Amino acid sequence: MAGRPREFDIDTALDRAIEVFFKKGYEKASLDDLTSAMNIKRPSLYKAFGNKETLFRTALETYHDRDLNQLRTLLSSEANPIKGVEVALLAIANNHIETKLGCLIANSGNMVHNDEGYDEIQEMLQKLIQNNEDTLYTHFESAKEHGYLSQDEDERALAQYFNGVLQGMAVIGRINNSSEALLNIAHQAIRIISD
Amino acid sequence: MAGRPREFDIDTALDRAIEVFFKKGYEKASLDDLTSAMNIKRPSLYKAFGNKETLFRTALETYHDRDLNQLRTLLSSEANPIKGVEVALLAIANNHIETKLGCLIANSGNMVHNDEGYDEIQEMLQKLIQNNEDTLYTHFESAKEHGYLSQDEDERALAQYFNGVLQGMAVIGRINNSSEALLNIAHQAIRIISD
DNA sequence: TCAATTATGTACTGAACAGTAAAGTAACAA
DNA sequence: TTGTTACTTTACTGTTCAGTACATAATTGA
Repeated sequence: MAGRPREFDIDTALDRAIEVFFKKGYEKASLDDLTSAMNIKRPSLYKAFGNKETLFRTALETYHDRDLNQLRTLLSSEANPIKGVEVALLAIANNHIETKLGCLIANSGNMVHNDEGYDEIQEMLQKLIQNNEDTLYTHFESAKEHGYLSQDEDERALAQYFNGVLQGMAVIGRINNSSEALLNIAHQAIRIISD
Repeated sequence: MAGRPREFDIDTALDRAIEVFFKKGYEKASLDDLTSAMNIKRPSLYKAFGNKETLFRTALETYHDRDLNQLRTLLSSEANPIKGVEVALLAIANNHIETKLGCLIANSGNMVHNDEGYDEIQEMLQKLIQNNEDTLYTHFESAKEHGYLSQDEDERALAQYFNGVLQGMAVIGRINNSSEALLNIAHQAIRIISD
């Protein structure tokens, strides 16, 4: 027997929560900040999302899913997978220029090694970073198979490198948002696989 | 007229504060955490450092001074300035592998755009990142002058790129501390200026 | 020895916080 | 229409936090 239905859309509420966590970070995002942005009251939030930490984990995962899908789409947007990397880096640079918020995962890095009960968040952050790397790895593996990448290249090293570059762009995009710097990072980074 | 002398060493106390801020971040570092690590009581901290925010700014500045000095030393540790960049990146990678803490500045990126009265910290973080870039710029400028770098290279773009790579290594060093990844980032990153 | 000054230790304050209890209310099924 | 379920509202709880008042201790200068 179904009771009273939820009066708010859980996905749009989650989107608002992501925004708040993005701007303020986990600690500084108070429940008043969250509930007012989500347009719901406190007990509704607890019913729907558990508590602040599980809400944050849900937000992290949703954010990351979108981010990873965007990355995959960009990487494979060109027939030439090397050109795809360039397209992806430039698009992500421009995205940072627009939002000025960096990356929710990179922003949350200070929650790692915190011995304050953030164990699950820590594991999740590590997993999400690894997913990014693995997506890049798969891309370079395929590029090599199809002859777009020299057999001398180490696709794992390339994946780790570009993953690092992406995190670096996120930090610059947040702290010192300079379109010149972000675009230069993207342009220089791809030189190692451009001829 | 001098009163009762301070019973603790202000520099070692500041070092302990840096450690706490590094591990926990600004928000999560409580005054109890700080005072117990610094081995002083609350009023002594306020007398010596003002308040939590000014203590953090002092910690940030001290950390950054050391960091920048280390970078300059590493960059100029070889006769060949290009080799110096390689030495610096590898040393910093190994440092991340040891500490697993990332970079205090990159870790504090989520305090930017926070509209919660972090204006001075925000400005400081931007300035410190810019100092890093300028140090790299000066290095590449000198390298070009001395014929170690092609005239076609844009030393500002190179500085911004390596600055980004350094921030990326800090994020990876904190969240997903993998020596393989960190060393691969360093090795791949310098390829653009290695022959 | 005493006054002036500065540090220290204890204990407190008010505010902000995450989470919840309790009562009211709206929508569903029978 | 009735019983049931589940959402909403309000107000509260206990805790943690940054910062401070006050008394005390240690130094210097006169």
